Amino acid sequence: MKAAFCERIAVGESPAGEPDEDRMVFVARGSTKLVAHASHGREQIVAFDVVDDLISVPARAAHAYTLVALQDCELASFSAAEFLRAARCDPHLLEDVLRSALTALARCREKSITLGRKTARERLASFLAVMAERIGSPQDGGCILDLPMSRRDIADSLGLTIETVSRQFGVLRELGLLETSGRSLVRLIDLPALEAKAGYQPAAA
Amino acid sequence: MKAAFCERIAVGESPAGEPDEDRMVFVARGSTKLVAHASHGREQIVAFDVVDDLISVPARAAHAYTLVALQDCELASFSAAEFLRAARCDPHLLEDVLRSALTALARCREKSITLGRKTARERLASFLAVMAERIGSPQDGGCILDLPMSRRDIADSLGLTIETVSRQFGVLRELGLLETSGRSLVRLIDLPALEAKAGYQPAAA
DNA sequence: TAAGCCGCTTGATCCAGATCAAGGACGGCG
DNA sequence: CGCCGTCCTTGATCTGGATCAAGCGGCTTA
Repeated sequence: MKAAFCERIAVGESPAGEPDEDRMVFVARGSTKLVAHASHGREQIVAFDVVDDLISVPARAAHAYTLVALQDCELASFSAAEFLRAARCDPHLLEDVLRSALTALARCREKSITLGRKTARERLASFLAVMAERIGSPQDGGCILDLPMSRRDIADSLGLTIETVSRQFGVLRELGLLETSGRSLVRLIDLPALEAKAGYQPAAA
Repeated sequence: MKAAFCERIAVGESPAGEPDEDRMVFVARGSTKLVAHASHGREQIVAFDVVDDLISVPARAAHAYTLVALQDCELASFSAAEFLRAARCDPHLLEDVLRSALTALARCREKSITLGRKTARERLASFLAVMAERIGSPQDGGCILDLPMSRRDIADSLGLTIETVSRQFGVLRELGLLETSGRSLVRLIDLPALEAKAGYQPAAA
């Protein structure tokens, strides 16, 4: 993906583009949240994305979607229709796009399980386990996470309130599963134990 | 999609295939549910699919997925890896698959909003509005739905219990928004009013 | 067409997480 | 280095939907 197409987006800002058409956005640097807006100002974050991710941003329909930068970003944004037309001539590109769409779909389904059937504890544990895999730095047995999103973002992603997220951080801390330092640093001490708290299906079943 | 590849699947049954690899399944006849399994026997339905839909069924990971027939079906099931290898030579097929993946992704995100931020009332209204669009038969101003799924399936799809689903059907009935007849027939009397109850983002905002 | 099973409805109670309400502390800025 | 705004934490109370518990009624089978 050529840097020439990229635009710099500051924290909290969104890439330009008509909200009335589907868009494809490639993250060349930084990280983003894809926010869906429901009535009464309720917001649900449907995806976090980081460097090298390709994001499909739907046109406004029953709900409106906004892609927002969590950090200063470089993003390449295309109209989905144009993008597909161009990709048609390049089977390799088409296949890459398909793979990233299938990955996004798999992640979204995992999130559906979390939102539909899990307790607050399990939701936060799942979130941390997923983030560990995606942006964690391994560190003697555990894992260091420098979270680019706020407690509010985590809450909006997990379908909880910030108070509940904060309380569950407290519980996991007291269980000795993690330590926090400042607003964004989390040290996951016992990843297997955290995953056991995530309500994952036991491999045996 | 050639009928030669299809297998007949009876109600409640699943197509053959290793659960340890991603699969692609095309629905030639009937309708299906894609069920995700969490710990303690909790189930979340992540997608309903009908004729002509192409479903990506993920390999078992943190959660296991099962595709189950809601009615007698004809399904064509492929290993995703093989399928992609074959599609590589056919840009049109690749593009079709990409389109269906993006549609599934958009649906899954809509579901995430429903699961994360909506009340029981809004969830059922959203579900009915979506089903009306996908499988409803227009009928003098309203819409007739012949639901292929049980109340339990609806509950497992909306992250609710069957009792709550039943009660919310009762409420919508008393509000004059729908009538039910038998276990599967629903007549939506006032679709716009139903959508207003679905917690959709007002177009103005 | 009668019987019985299973899925649906309805009612009573309970509880996880929301809401309401203060503090506390991180980190940006002067 | 100290001030201040914002974000985070912690506590008290409230409530929507879960859970527990009976019936009821469509659909299937004989």
